[in-house]
Amino acid sequence: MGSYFWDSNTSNTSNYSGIFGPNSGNLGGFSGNLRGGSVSQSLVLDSERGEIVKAPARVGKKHEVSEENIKAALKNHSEAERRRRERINAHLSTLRGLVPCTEKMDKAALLAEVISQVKQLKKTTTETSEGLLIPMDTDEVRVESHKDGDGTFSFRASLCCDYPARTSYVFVFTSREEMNSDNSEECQILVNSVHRSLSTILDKVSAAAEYSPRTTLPNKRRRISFFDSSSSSS
Amino acid sequence: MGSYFWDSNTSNTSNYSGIFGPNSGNLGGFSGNLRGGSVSQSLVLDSERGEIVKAPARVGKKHEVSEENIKAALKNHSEAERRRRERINAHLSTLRGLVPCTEKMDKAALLAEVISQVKQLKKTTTETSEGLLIPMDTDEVRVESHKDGDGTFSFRASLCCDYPARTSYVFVFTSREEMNSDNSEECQILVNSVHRSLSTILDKVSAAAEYSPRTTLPNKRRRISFFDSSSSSS
DNA sequence: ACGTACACGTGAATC
DNA sequence: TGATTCACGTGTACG
Repeated sequence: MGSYFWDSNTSNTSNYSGIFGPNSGNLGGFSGNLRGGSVSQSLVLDSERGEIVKAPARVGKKHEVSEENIKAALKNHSEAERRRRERINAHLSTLRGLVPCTEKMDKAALLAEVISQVKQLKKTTTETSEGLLIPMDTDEVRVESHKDGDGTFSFRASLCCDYPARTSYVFVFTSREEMNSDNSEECQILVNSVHRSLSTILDKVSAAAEYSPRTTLPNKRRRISFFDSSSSSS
Repeated sequence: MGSYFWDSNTSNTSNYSGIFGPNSGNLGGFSGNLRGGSVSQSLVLDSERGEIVKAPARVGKKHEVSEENIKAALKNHSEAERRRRERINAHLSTLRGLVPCTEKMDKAALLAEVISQVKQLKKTTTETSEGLLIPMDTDEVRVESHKDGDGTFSFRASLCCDYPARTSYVFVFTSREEMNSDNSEECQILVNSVHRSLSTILDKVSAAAEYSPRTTLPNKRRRISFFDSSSSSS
């Protein structure tokens, strides 16, 4: 069951003619030629004898060339179909190597496990570091700094994106000790650097989400506006 | 090509008997009964006449019951096979809905896209939000500040938790302008406040992950140690 | 006209 | 032993 390419005798069809017998004549599938329609009617199967005879349509001159063409086309057809199956099974085998604990599963169970894996992987990627969810009305990076009442100092860096699900991440940094009030320019420097860093991170996350599949969101508003939000400092 | 369940006439096989003709008699596949082996030898095909005749083995009393059994088994077999195909195709359709831009792909291309998606999803989950992946051996919050070579100042706040999958989140804040070098105590204040804030956030995330389902991790090492890591400043 | 993709029914194998 | 899975060759539709 395990090996999908049985003994790698898939190079040609010579062995299968041996399986069904070289003269079993099971081109019987061609008897499915119902109502004798548009099948170029060169060969038909006499349903009482099971033999392939010439079609009574044409008295024409291409008799055995038609039969050889039929057999060649049939051989090409079966070989192409075998290649198609091999392609699909190779991908299935790759998926078996990719998803754990699927080595002994059949095809359907393997695919079920694959879709389960994809769903869970997507969930864990979208809920990455499940940030505090505070809805806002615009995409923005905002960094504010202000003095608290007791003389301590605090930053509030908020990052709002519309993917996934319009999530806001808010970081609040509060100093435990009070600062002298005459270094507002250094505070502004820190505010600007934090704003720039968060914008860069948001840029990368958005670029990564660009290749993420649609969940339930429409196509609009996928990109995020950078550097156009206020980095106000009170 | 698009609809995989053609016209949802897959409830039974009555229509297909119509397709191949009700009396086309294409049980010819049974002629593949090579060497008359262990196939319960009730029916064989005369290879010269292409007719199904009784097996010469038993003179016994189960003649037409054997033939009906054969036909019933064959019908059950084909129906079971059809159900198997439907199951597989249903999973494939689910995967089509799960992976974007695969609506018009054939099976092989769809599977190739699925394995590509799984690979990328796994990569992005392990490298969570492409935060620089720095494996650590303990859960910790670490905040470091140091001067760069050009006189600018940068913070490096790293947050390592064991859920999910021992991920490290690293934030690097870099100031664009240089600072005078005599305010190291204010830098220390900022470092401490950032460390405290990240520890608080990690606490909340951990509490939220408490109710999140386990993926493949054992139960050990779910809580995170706070305030015991170094907040060093160079 | 020819290749490609899919569903189908079948024989063999496994449990 | 009956049920289930798989590879196979084939018919059919489409570009």
